[in-house]
Amino acid sequence: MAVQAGRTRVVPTLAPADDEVVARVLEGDVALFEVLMRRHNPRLYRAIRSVLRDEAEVEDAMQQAYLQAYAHLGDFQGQAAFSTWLVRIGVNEALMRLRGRGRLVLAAEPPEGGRVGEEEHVADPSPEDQAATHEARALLEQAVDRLPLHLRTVYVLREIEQLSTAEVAAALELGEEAVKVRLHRARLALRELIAARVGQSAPKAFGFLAPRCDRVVAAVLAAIPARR
DNA sequence: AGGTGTTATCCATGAAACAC
DNA sequence: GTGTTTCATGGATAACACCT
Repeated sequence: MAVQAGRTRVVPTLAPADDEVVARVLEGDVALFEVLMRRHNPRLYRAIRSVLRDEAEVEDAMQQAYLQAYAHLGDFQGQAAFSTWLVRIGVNEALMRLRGRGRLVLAAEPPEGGRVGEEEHVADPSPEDQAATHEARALLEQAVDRLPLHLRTVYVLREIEQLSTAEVAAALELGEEAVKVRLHRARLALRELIAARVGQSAPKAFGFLAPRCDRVVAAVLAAIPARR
């Protein structure tokens, strides 16, 4: 993934594959872990955000997930994609936080303000399109927030994050059939709320922005030396 | 009874093989 | 090279079974 230019350090386009980066980190090139974090920040954010709806807690969970991933990097077998492995850690971390606070049965209300993400500047062709896109995204995000946890997680990973059925199944430790059914039921539920505009706005929902990216990366990098 | 997962079936799509 | 047929794969959906 390319990174928002300007405010975020740019990871080279022809960056090494995840497996290679992991190997080099394990060989002692700890700084390269930043490459992995910046590469997978948006996906991890969306995965955790699908479970936790408090933005501050999402960042905490992301940092904890990265630290766990770093600590157990040697356990990564390379059988699944690194991103799948990371998402599984993140989702488990998020679910653990929910269980730890007795909040596994979620309330239906959206988070404060009902708006996800932060101010974002996407160059749309026209003000009309921009307004329509913004409205559709807000509608979608609010609707997704109202889905039950198990449906929301599958929907975010599959539809928004564009993971394959197999990857979602692996990340959530489910059967592929269960993923398909949950996705189908999530769509049915969403259809009642938002109808036609969902499809066009899904890929842009829950944008992971540069300031948050920098914040998470900095916190994790600061914590890693302290653990050695 | 309602929620959830499993199974079976159908459909769409893409790749490979083949004939022309 | 092009068009077609066949096959494999993945996704969507309905029906059913199981569990609480």
